Amino acid sequence: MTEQSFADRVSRWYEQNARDLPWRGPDVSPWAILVSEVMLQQTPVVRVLPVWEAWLARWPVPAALAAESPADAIRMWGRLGYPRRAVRLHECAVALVDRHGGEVPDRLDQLLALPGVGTYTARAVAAFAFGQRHPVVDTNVRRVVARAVAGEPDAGPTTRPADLVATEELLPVEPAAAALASAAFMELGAVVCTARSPRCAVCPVEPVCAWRASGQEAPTGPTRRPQRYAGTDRQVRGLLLAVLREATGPVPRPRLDQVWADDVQRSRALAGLVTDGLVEPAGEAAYRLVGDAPAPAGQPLT
DNA sequence: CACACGTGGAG
DNA sequence: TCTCCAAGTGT
Repeated sequence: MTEQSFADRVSRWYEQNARDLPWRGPDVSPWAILVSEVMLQQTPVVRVLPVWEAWLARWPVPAALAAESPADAIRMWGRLGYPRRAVRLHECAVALVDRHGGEVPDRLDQLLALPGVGTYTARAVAAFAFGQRHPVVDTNVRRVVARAVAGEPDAGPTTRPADLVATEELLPVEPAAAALASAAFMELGAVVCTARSPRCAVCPVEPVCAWRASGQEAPTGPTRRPQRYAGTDRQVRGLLLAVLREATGPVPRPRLDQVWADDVQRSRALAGLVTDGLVEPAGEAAYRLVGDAPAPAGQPLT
């Protein structure tokens, strides 16, 4: 079993079984693909779908988003989670206008320099939008390679340079075929070689899987630290932002104070939102989403 | 390198 | 209920 035929097996399976996701269409712009990649960071496909559609309908090109305020981006982001991504995507649109004539660049180094675009996203855009040959390594790919190639139950907690090398060695030489293989690896990890209950019975590489061959030792519990949520600053930030998102402008401090009893923690969370560019002071005792409209003249804040 | 950073659905 | 986790990035 050569590396090449591994990619071939997965690619052929992908061509027959890939989900019909809108950002995979033939006429999807690099900008639309970039938006999808950012939204999909740590976020399930089903939740991204409607937001992606609405986002691209309103901002079909980077310049359209760049011309509006971060507040609009934060609202459009809805409840996707990690709303800093919305701010970064807005910053990214501004950068695209400023530095790249409003276009998404096709060079990896230029993509990496964009706000919110890291190792994964830069390579995903270079491969899926421009057909270049780069290893595209996300959590799905790392799991597939760890199991099928290395014979381990799971991948390590973070992406390391070695992961990129190992994945690159699996890619076909021809760029378009490599990009297809990358999409196929990700899809396999997403729907077949899943974290908890892998569906080995329908896996196209089951016959050559090193993990299966070695007895398929069970995954050794959670690789990551338990990610607590209740009672954290994260939860408080979420509550504060929900109020600001649904308001139409500045929100008086007293209304924000209602979302969480602990003064110290609430203040810390609000300060964090300001630091992160999501929220800004509006007047003496009010806050609003960054760039949001001021309070209507003569209208008391309530 | 560890940690912060949202949200909601499945098992 | 409660845990796990879903196409990561920035500090």
